[in-house]
Amino acid sequence: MEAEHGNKKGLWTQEEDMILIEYIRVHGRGQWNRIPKVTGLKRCGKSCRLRWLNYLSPSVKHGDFSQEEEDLIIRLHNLLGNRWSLIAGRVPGRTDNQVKNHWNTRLSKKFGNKKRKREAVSSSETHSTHIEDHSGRVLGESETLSFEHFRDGEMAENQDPGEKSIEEADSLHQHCNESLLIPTDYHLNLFSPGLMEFLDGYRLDDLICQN
DNA sequence: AACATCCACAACCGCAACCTA
DNA sequence: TTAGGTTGCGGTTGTGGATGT
Repeated sequence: MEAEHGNKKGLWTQEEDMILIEYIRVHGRGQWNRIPKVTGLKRCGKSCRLRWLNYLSPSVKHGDFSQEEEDLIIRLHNLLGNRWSLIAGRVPGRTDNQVKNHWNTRLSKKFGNKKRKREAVSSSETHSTHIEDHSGRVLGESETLSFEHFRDGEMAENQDPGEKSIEEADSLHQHCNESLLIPTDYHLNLFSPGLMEFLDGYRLDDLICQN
């Protein structure tokens, strides 16, 4: 299997892995496009980066997912949707690719029968006030607007992310609890990308609250 | 034993954001 | 300001092993 520019594709061999590991040991991460030039590897920089981040990096945990990890992923997916990098960032040692694969092959069969593509989240950009919950109840305007101030731009312009008020933290905390206790799709519609960034500023313990 | 099908995972692709000269 | 290069993300596809017939 060979790409148009002479780059090899498909599974990596042990020899290729060793070359990549040695390169990173000497030069460190980054400058991925230099790797094929410097080492002679017949792989594009992008492929090298992926191979390192998803498999070769010592920080990557291999093997089966534990029950704790699965629970965490399920909760985070209820909260964040298909934001795999954000989810993986909260699961020590696991990469976004691992989390995504695990969800798609195993967990989605148990918990995620509905498709949660990017549109599902981006559709929240429209400030619809007619969002139904899982029982078909239409939420009132006050309910859907409770997180308006977290939306893109507004928070970033007016507030240092490091200076989140206690009221906001409490409100967020309560909302996250509700989302995790009632894992339904409509909660996803309340999370804008701006809120995702906002959430990223919190410790995991602040977001994930056991029942 | 041979073939077909399924499943899990690794890797690729396209796109967008970010960086820098 | 902008164009080109780099990096990161999420969806999708390909591969190989496991399992079923």
